[in-house]
Amino acid sequence: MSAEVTESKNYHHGELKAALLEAAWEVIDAGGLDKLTMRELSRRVGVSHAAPYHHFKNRDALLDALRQEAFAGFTEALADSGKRARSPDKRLFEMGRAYIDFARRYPARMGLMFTLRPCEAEVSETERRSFEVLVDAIVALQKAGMAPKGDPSRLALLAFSAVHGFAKLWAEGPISAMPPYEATYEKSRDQMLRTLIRGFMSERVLADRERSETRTRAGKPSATKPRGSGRKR
Amino acid sequence: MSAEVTESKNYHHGELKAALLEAAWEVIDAGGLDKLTMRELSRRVGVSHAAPYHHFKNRDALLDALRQEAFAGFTEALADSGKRARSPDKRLFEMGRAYIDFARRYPARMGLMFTLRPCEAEVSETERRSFEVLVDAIVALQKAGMAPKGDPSRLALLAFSAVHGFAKLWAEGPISAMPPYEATYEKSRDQMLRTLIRGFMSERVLADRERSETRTRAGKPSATKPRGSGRKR
DNA sequence: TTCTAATCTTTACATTAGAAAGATGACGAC
DNA sequence: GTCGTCATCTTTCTAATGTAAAGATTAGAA
Repeated sequence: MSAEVTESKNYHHGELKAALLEAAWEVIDAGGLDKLTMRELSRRVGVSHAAPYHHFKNRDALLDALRQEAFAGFTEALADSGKRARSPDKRLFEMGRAYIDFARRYPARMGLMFTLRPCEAEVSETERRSFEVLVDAIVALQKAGMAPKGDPSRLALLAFSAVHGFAKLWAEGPISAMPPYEATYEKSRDQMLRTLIRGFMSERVLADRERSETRTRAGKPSATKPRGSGRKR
Repeated sequence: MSAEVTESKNYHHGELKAALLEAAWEVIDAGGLDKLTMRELSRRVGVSHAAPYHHFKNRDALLDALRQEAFAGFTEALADSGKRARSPDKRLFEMGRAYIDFARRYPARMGLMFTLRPCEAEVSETERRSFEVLVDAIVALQKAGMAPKGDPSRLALLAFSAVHGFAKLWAEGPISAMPPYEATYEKSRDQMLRTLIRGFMSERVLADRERSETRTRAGKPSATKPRGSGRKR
């Protein structure tokens, strides 16, 4: 399908590595990781079944490369979505949407990204970034007075878990197969994100109230003071 | 390892199906789903490599059976954990812990349970139950006045997502490989669950406040004055 | 006891990952 | 130019897997 008719007779393909990666995405997004075999790729690209091994040591090495690409596109989608929002809460909302929609559109990529193979003990910087982007959004929410103060990673861990869990459940899990739920994907997604963010906002209110209750004698019910949470990071 | 020396010469194994399932769990829990092959099981049980096909139509059928067993044990663990708590919030907390710990102890089983194979379009009643148990816990929280009223599935969806996401991220995801996080598993787990439940409880407070604000326009001298949820500053 | 059907084995085939060694040709040194 | 050199690609081969087909064995019904 690649329309490489012109140079299909060349002994040297020239751009085999890129062609293999491209074909790999087609196979993965269509049929999942199980359908991804070295020989199938070789067939698609029109090359002998051993040729890929000159560009990837083995199948796991190919998966590693694909994982890097997937994470790059994923974090880019997250960052882009964050720019389309003006308020911190909207930004968090949009990022959550992007995360979940990405998982739904590319379920196999999610499995690739978030399932560590035995060989790859390392976690790349790109992967760390996708968590830090979320922490940044939480910090912005805190600065705007829409989330309780304190270590932002506490809130980020919940947000990350919730978004990731929803994404996984709907992308590959049984929920997507439960008829009553499948039809309400977008609604459920937005509702879940709203509940999450609303929880942050209301938790701040609760924290305020508790603080004012304990200190009410001091007679300073003014806006939230920085308190001792000055040292972050 | 099964110590079936006594009847190892028997042409008919007698309990091959059960033995296969038992061996399958050993393989899965030790090396993951990839290591689970029909022939490996046959070897372990001491039977020809085609024997399993008289009890399971193919590998997917075996995986289906294993998935049923896994879900049974999973929901049982969830239900048991809920009984060890007296207050509704503690109960939710304990259930979350059980969910996450199960995923950490048996990561491969989680993948088996929550990743639909193409063949299995159906969702068993057992799987539905594991979600309903959570909804029940949320309803109890509402009845105790510790969560906002309304459709419990709204809160349950967030709770389910958060717990599932955390479980997945730490069981098989990259987070478990990030050194700073790996060491703080239990702390992070409990913190996340507390943040989640605390969010429900404080959201109820916020709902109360909003209700009283809209009904009594006269102004309530409540302690919290800074309604900073508008534009920043 | 004999028959039948379930269970297990043997044999066979297609597909996969990967190793090993040979073929090809692009490109720089002469 | 021609002549190596070396990365790239092909051929060939081995071992493992899933699974189909047909034969062997035996438990239990008739």
